[in-house]
Amino acid sequence: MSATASPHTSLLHLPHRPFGPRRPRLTRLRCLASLAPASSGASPENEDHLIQTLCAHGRLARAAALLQGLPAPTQRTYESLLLAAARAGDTALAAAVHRRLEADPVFCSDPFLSTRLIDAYAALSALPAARQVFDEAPVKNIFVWNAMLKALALADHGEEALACLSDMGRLGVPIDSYSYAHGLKACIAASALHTPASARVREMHAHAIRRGYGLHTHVATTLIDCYAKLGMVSFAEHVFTSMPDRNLVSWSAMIGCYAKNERPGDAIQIFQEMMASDADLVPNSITIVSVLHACAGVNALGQGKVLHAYILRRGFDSLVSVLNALMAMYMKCGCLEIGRYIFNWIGRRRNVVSWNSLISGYGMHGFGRESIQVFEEMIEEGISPSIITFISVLGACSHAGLVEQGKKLFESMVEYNVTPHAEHYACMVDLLGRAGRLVEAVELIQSMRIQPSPQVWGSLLGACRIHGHVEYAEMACSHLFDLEPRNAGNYVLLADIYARAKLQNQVDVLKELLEEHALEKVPGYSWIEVKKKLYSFGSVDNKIPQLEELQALIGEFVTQMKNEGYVPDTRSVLYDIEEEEKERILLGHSEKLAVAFGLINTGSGEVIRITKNLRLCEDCHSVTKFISKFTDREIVVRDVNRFHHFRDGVCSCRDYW
DNA sequence: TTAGGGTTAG
Repeated sequence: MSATASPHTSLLHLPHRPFGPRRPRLTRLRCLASLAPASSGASPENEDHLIQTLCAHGRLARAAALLQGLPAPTQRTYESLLLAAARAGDTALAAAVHRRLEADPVFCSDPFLSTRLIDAYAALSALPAARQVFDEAPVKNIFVWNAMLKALALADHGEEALACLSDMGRLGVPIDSYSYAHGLKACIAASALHTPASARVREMHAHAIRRGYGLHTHVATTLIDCYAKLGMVSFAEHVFTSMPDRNLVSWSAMIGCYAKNERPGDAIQIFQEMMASDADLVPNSITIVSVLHACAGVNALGQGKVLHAYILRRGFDSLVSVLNALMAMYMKCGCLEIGRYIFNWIGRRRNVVSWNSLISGYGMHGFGRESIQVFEEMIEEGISPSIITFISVLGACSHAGLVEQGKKLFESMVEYNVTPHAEHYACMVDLLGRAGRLVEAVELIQSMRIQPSPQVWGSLLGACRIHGHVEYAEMACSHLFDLEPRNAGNYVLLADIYARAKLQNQVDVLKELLEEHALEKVPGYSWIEVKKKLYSFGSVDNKIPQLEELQALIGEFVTQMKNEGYVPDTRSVLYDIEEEEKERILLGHSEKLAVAFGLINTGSGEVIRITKNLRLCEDCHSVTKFISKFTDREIVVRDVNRFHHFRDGVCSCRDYW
């Protein structure tokens, strides 16, 4: 574990500034209350005003009682009550106002109040009631239609929302930018096998272009978000670059698009472009959270620290969401202790996300017992664990090989009213499988009441690779090839298992399958950040800086290691080639190049931090252990699953990963 | 009157 960066000390001293709407002063309420007690013959104007003030203070029972006696409530009074009911989650009050409205000759057909009623019912998750208001509304203007559309789209009733939109078209209701924005969300929510969401979004995009809304700021921003969610990054980029007016939200959506789609480097770059393009574009907390997420994604600690300073300067450290993201960034960049420090600093404001971050932080660094301890502290504090809490703590047990503790936690889930999802089973199969308890892992899969997800079978396959179990690997693949036929990784893993079992014929069959279906293995990449600049290394990349120098250095280490009895572990090289050639391929693995680059370009006391997009291979693991001892350098490698802290020839994972 | 972007896992 390491913590070379020291957090800004003013983190401790900045005052906590609560955010949120200001409430009216209570003295005004008391004043009004004394003016117009419910029992006296106060004027209706005053009572109207009093109800509104009571609503603003959340005193809904009294406001509702007053409404009963009021002969002619104003539009504003109805609105206040509906907004307050939605805010307080009081469905009964919304229904009471609804009944009163129906009997009101002045407002019973007011479209403004129909809109508010639909909004309120939607916020209260009372969709049938919202639908009823809509169906019975005598006057349906564009606001009423859009409110219904929004209610359906946000409640994930995609098909119904799209039907609503086509009704609008059929009845000649003009479709505006709001309709498009909600309609696009509905496309994502509407999942149908025969019509994929991507086709629907593209169709609605084309429709918006035809009606002149394609470049409207809000519509285009929603388009970026939709394409981001569908993984269609180039479509999002196209919309973004064609927009005539981009505001902070448009930029943030594009940053989020890259961050969500595993292109954190681009997310950071576009954030920097935004900062350079217009002084009026001032990032807000949402922008910051997205960029922190991206920094965490590429292990860009230097960039993350720049953001940390920015957060302190602008007072964003009063927001728990920002601090949670900051803490996660530090832990994902290898600085577990700073993460813990920020968690402590959040103090009593911490929420379930803060706890989950810390639990998974310990887990990914291999500190299973600490992770469980944090989980127990969380329970003691009365926080209800979520689905993610259990994924985090079970994952931690898996990384540390804590089988019995993991089983106990898994069984305890029902006590906390958390139903095991496929993800939890995947963690358990991983935990049992890694520990070599493959039979138990298979029995667990067979006992599942829900359909095993690809992750569940993938965990089993991974375990089979570690323990060389061909039969179960074939079983896992018979499901995986069905569930995700285009995932080359599964074919490669099985080929690897066959190769280790010396079943070269089977390896060749799989390679042919890969070629036949034009499936490509995800190439291995490693990153390193030196002086706040990211350098990436691919094993098939010719544009690597200082390549010859790096190769020479790695060669020297390997020669030295061979003198001490090291034999290169060429099992990860699947090609049927000479052993010598396999060794040459191993020398070019991206993580070795990145480590060598770090050795040459950083100061002698500095920790070398590498990120790898795949699992660390056995040979690189051995070589890195040796380099850490030989050069007396601490090397932290984050692979796709976890952290490896190399120091003095030993890895923190104790060769269990 | 309405709207657009974010936090924790594997």
